[in-house]
Amino acid sequence: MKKKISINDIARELGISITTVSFILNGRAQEKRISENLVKKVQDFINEVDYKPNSLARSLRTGKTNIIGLMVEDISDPFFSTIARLIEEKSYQNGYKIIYCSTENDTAKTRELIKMYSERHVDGYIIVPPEGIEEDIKTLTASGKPVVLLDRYLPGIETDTIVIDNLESAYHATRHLIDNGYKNIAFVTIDSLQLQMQERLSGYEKAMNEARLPQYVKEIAYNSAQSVPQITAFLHRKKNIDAVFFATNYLCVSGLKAISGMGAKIPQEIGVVSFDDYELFEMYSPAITTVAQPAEQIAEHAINLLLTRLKKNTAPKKVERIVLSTSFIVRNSSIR
Amino acid sequence: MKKKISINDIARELGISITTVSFILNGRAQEKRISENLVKKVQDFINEVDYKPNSLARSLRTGKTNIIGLMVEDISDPFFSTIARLIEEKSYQNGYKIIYCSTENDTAKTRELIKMYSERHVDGYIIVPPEGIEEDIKTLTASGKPVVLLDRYLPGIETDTIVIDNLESAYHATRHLIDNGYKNIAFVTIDSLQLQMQERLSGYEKAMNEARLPQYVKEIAYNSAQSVPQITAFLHRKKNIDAVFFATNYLCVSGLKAISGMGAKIPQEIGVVSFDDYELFEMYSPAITTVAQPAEQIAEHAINLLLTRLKKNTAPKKVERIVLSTSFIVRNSSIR
DNA sequence: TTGAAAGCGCTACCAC
DNA sequence: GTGGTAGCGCTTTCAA
Repeated sequence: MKKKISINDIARELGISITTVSFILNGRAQEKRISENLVKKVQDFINEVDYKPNSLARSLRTGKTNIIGLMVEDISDPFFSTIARLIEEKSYQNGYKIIYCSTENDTAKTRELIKMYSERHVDGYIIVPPEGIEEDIKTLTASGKPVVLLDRYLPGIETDTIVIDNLESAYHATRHLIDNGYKNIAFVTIDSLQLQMQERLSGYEKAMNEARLPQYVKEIAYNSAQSVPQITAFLHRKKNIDAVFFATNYLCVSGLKAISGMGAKIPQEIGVVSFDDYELFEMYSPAITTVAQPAEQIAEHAINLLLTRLKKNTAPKKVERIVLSTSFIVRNSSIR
Repeated sequence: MKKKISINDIARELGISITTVSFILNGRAQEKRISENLVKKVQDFINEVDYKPNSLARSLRTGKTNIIGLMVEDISDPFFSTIARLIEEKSYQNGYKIIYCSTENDTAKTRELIKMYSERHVDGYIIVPPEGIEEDIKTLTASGKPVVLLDRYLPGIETDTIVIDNLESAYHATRHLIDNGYKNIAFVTIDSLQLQMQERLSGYEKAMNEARLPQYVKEIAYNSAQSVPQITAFLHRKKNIDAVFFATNYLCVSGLKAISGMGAKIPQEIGVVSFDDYELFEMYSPAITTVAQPAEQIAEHAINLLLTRLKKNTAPKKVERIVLSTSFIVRNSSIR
């Protein structure tokens, strides 16, 4: 149980004041015109004893923790974990640490987590917001902490947001199925009022309307253990469906289980396209056509936006809303 | 930018001393025989203004943060993310928060992360240790912080450890292939001195020796972008191989890509078994036989052990070494 | 029963 | 150029 060394010990040991040590520690030696000699002596000593300033004390004093709180829907989802990884890397380079967690799209849990982050005094937030969290986000921004929202646009919230072009992407994917000769195309989504899901639906509807094709929309409860049987039942009921467009990757995974359980052949008997790419989709037989989100760009924009706000704590001038495009990856599940 | 309320404000507002408030806050009202009246008054006020003690100040004073640092190999790996989820849940119930990160099996990165956690004053650690981290772990335990090691046994380190029975599990999996008529069974592993990998190899060797079958061991560099071509080349070179046992799930994923690229049929031309279960393996065609680790049990033991150490900071009496069994999930990839 | 005050380690203002 | 010191918000000892 070795005792931690403090700035006091250093000052005493070297026979100087803690003020001087503090200045040197914070790179203000030049500014304060401390002699090179002294600076070197202090630095050497610090290296020698491997002194690390106590971050708690520093944060208590400065009111800054250099920690960014990142909240995604599910950290084990490859899409979100990629984003987390990229954000983390960039943050480190700028002297910020990341602490992250999964909201599981649960409003109450998210509220808890925001409270916890706020108690831990994180300097800024990057959040993939679940439904119904608007007020909490407002409280946060009102308290002066910068917040960047990802993946979902929250109407009425004045804060930086990064989303993808959901309507256009869904329209494109649906068109692709239509162009490949599918006529009875279903859209399987979650029972959510989230705007991005609404937009994906609109994209589907737009394409189907334009082609004057019948629409089949099935909503599955989020996080339902019953999603496989629900999708199976749906496909059984609507026997004429010849293609399915899944609004999220986990819905598609359930859908593939359902389709496989029914013994239907992809893509001959049923075409499949999914939102969000995934290693599984690449390796599945047949490989699944997907709408891939630009994870790198999303992460890049998110952290840049937040760091900008963090640096200059000026008034948050103009709120940014960035809309990114997706890429459409055609594989075998949608071509016949 | 609303101002944070402090214990001072409360004391002043209520015309009492901060000591009293502090006692009530920490549930020591009874012990200190503070009148019920006063307690109620303070509590009501606290609720009313939604006061939260400043955790930084508290930690600075007490030297405890109520944070546990969790370091796994890769948080986006389903095995590790399951464990993380379970540990997190249990910690919360006991008043501890988790911060987690991925080591990517990189010793230098892990060292950095340990340093960072230590600077953040986490109270305890749960670590999946990469190779070469022994000294850092020793420093950690020497500093009096409890450490629980997962997944890998580190020789010479006196701290609680939770592992699975790698040798027995690998032996069992290899036997299964032999029993199903495979004769030229390869073992594909990573070029690591990690004990658990050595044990998996030993299990394979033991089974092959017993059956007097030839051994084919291929080591792939960890994190190699070249793993698919390497496995392809290996299988091309040893044309008589009729089954492969992969030592980790990501090696198996690369292996499946290689096998599929070669146009070999599983399980007729080549049998496949993998360590670590994975949704992809369940959905692959054919479904892949796997050795599944008991994630729940691992998480349960880890957090229990750590919490025990954390509660009673008595001398760490006897070090615990827990060895858990795996379950073997037979699917179509290994039966012909 | 309650309160005063020291001190956790650090930063930053002000003085010399 | 360098040092003294107040104070961030809290816990805890000791005194009343």
